[in-house]
Amino acid sequence: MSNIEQRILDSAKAIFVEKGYEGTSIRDIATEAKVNVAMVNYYFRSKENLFQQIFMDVYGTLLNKAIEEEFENPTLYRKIELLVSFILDNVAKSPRLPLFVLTEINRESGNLVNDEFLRGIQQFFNFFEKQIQDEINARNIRPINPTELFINIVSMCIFPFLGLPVLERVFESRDYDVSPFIDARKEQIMDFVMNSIKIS
Amino acid sequence: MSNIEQRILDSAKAIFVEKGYEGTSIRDIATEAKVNVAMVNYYFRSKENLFQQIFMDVYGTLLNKAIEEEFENPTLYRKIELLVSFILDNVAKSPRLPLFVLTEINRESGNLVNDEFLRGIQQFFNFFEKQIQDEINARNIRPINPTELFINIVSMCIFPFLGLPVLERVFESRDYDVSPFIDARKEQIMDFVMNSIKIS
DNA sequence: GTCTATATGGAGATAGAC
DNA sequence: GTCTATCTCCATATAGAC
Repeated sequence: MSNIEQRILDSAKAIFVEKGYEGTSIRDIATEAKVNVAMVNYYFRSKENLFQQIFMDVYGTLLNKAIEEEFENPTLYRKIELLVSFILDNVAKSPRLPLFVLTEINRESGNLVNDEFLRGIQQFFNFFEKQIQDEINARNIRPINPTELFINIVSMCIFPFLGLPVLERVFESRDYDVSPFIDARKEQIMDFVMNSIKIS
Repeated sequence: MSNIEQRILDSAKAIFVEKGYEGTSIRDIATEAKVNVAMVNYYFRSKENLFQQIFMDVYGTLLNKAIEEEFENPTLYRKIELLVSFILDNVAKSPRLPLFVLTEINRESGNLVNDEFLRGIQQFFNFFEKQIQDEINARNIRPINPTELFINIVSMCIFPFLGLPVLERVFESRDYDVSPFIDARKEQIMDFVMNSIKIS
């Protein structure tokens, strides 16, 4: 891949993620990549096409990372901890990604959510579900719908980052600092979840 | 307020919430309101100004509803249930609102998150925090950081709606239907939360 | 492959008649 | 207040020279 092509991809990714599809112009992308506007269309035919490539790349990368994780670990605690860490680590690295993905998934052109992406999540969830069901059968945790548990965990990991601008300003006048909140978030979620699912 | 002015406001609100600021044109708004483009600028001076009015209205309304709620109720369970119901009911009524608000709050023009809005949330949270602290002191629930609890509850209520297009397609091939999920969500969250905070 | 120049369309906004 | 017509700008995209 040529130097220019790569520079365009890098710039496009940064700006699309930052401003969304509508908020981004190929002029901004070209300027940021230090190339000329015609180059963007030469390599990628159209803005829409360029965006598709970026989007597939963004969640294709996430998905591959998720599948490569090793979840065949001994304890239930460790399994859940791996899930929580995986999400939190990736979101902390690119806090704007969740909002970007959610926004683009909600743009009507439904073909964006491609089958490969969905199969990845399904595969991931099927494995998680089996682990949870085993723990319930072994009476290590209370009976709980694995789907709900999965959704609860994902919600608590991702949502605080979406609302960060609000959280920062709501709690800034209090004894509350945001960066330690993020650092401590993993422990807090583990604590909350394990307390909820244990047999009492 | 004139008929035309009101029609513009209604159309603008629907389209802005649906497509976001960048994705909306005043031509679309005018067409939807069955008025001509010049009328939009005559009544609202600019697209930006119209948007500001819509945005303030949207969350001003939410805020007023929240403050009017009666949270001085007897049991802890009922207090939390009121919070959960309030969020879920409002989100179910306008599922696109959370993504809209989050997107616009993250658009750099930070002045959108106005002080009135923040004070409202703070006031709401301060009250919630005090209730939780009292319950902890009375040893009715285990010690837990009220801020974390608040964030956890809000996350579990709102996030599933943001990810609904993904959830629908991830679970459609399974024994899982989305509308009962939403209906049952309140119970599930209550269950999850109460199990987590009770003294074991 | 890379550039300049330009075609084409759509956006926000306004002038000016009625 | 309401309309038509139009200004100006900026977007995507491409033609064509080198």
